[in-house]
Amino acid sequence: MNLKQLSQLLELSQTTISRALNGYPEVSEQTRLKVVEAARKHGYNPNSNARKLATGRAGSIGYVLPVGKNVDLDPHFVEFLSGLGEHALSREVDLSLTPAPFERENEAYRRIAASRSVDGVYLSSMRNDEKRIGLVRSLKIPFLAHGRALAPADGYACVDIDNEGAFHAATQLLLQLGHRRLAYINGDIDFTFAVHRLNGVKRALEDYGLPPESLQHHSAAMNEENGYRLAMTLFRDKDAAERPTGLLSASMFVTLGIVRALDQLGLRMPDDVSIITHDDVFPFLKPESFSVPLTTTRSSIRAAGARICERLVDIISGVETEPVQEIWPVDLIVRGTTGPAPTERKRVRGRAAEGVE
Amino acid sequence: MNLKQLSQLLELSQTTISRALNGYPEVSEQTRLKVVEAARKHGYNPNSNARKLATGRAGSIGYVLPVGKNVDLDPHFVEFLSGLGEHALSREVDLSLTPAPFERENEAYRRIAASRSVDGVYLSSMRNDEKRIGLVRSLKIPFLAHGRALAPADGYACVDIDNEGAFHAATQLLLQLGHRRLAYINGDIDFTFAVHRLNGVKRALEDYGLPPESLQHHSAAMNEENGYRLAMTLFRDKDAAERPTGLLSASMFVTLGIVRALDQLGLRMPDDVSIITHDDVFPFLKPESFSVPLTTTRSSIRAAGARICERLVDIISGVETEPVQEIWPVDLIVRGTTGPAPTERKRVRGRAAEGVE
DNA sequence: CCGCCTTTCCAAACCGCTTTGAAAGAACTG
DNA sequence: CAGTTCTTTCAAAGCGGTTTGGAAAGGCGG
Repeated sequence: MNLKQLSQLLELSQTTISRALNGYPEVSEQTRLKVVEAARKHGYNPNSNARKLATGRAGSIGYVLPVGKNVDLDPHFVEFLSGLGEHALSREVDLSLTPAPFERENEAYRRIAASRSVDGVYLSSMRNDEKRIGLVRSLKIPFLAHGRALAPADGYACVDIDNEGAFHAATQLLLQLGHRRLAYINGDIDFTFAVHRLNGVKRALEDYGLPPESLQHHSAAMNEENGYRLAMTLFRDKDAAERPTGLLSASMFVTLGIVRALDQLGLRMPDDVSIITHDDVFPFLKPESFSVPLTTTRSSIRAAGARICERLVDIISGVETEPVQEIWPVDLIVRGTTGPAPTERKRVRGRAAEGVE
Repeated sequence: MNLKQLSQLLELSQTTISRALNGYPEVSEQTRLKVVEAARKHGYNPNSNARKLATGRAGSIGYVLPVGKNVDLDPHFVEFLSGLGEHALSREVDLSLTPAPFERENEAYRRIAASRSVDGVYLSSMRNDEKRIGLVRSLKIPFLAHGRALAPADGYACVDIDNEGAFHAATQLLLQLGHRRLAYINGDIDFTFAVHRLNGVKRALEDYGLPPESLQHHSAAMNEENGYRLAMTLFRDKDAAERPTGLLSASMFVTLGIVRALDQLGLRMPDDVSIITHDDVFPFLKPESFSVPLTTTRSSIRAAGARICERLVDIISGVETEPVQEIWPVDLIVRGTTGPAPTERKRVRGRAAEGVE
């Protein structure tokens, strides 16, 4: 059933039907009712491709999905997607995923732009050497970034969390609790969020007048394995006087590994080590779901997804004109994995005190 | 740059250009080269909406994404998607996600069908009261199911793993190791995979002539919390003679919770409890990433995603005509969490032997 | 040189919708 | 009652491709 058939059936022009269904005012309430009723009854739905062609609007937002043998979509993405989808629903837009290997990303964006298959795109997992912003801008695709590039915000729209602030606060807490030897198991430092977080940690150390050596920093993909491996290198065969007492973790998956390592080494939280983890709020793995409930910096990645969809739709429809940089504050939630640093006495017993202080 | 402009530029008709670019034979190799070159140079890409309208093909496969306040996309989905995307790339198809609340799913499929926005859909998370198969079939949308409905396969195409066989083998292993009191923390029993798995477990018990009471069965969404909670009800305040010694787990997330509970209760794997977990192969959480490496039934959900994309494309293009039901075998991989059942002596010490045997 | 067959290209129809510009009729104005 | 304005409807022109049914040009045998 298409428009033409329906129009013949009702003995009305296609114009009138189209207008009646799309809520234009130039049609009497009486005919509108008749049309709507008939459309429902005969199961008429406009062909989306024809409509897209005619209006120039695609009614969907796009994302270039990085794929490849060694690119893993991580669980963060699905949470994000979940939020995005939730909002997309209310605005009646679809999501279009264009798979592309990382090295041919540009090509994918070009194709998207040229083929006009989506109205706008969102960019995520911003990298330090981010080139996508310039690209999509030159392609004139409306876009919204999840996260920020490193360079000072030169007027593109984004939603990000205050990664620096979050890790500054977390580090500050550890320092206030007396910890002086810290470690941070960070995510892949190629991504800006990891850089921002590291900056926050460093700034807190500076605030306290501590030298850079008081921090051991490791950067790797955020998963259990790396958490375990790096925690092992940090704590194994180290005595109490030299190993870190305060530990920051970039993700709960990393912390799963950290906890396993600490268990194995017989180290306890928070007596031997205090830990603060960033929590993106997964429904399937919660900070309370650990042997000791995790102290976390918390920010729902799902909420970010919903918000990004909302704003992207606004940007596309022209409601949002000025590119705003929206930075969300992050909560610091103290649970069980943080406590006062082990006392000096304990430490001295292990080896002559040589810690920085 | 559109077709018309390009045709004027080259002083050729739109027909010729279109044919040259789409590889039709009725155009000389010489002109084809000229056209292709010019198209590349001027960055011409056919407008995808116009092409879709003209050909009737959408060039994308669809999925109705369940969303809503209490519907969580789980990490299984993203792994699946990752595999799908990987293959979609090689076939140059996009993925279109249509968000819809569970209770209005039907409407979403109808809209997809009427608007012809995708060439086919895949269905996943098959439920016991599955009505989508009938629906999409009546809507004449080509489809492929990930998983099976309960009813005997009445000729629809699907890819599934041998859930029953997997859990039959797992249960059998536990029984061979001498375990006689078993428990299974299953996924939501509304889904067919959970039913199939339970069937496998029961069949193994029957093979051994054990009564149904030898199995404690719990069903809940597969996450850490439920794993912890249900393990607690299974093991807390139970003495060695009554608690289960063999445990089956539906997912590694559940097992995270189980392990936490066991740790807390001072029970050890495999000395006090043997565990077999189903592993969907997540890159971010591996069976080796547990204090004791998990014995698992393994099947890559990502590989299933790739295969489903492959077959769905074939179905759409008419290469695959007969609906085949493709059932993958599942590996049983023995690692550290399985061992002989605790000896009778130990158990008797706790309480008068009343176990079924 | 002519008719016939290929090869190569084209004009025009078509996909199914939106939107413009105009027209018919009703309602109002003076 | 003629003139003006509003309301309601329509025919036709897009949107940007693909595809059909020829037609012109070139090659060939007779």
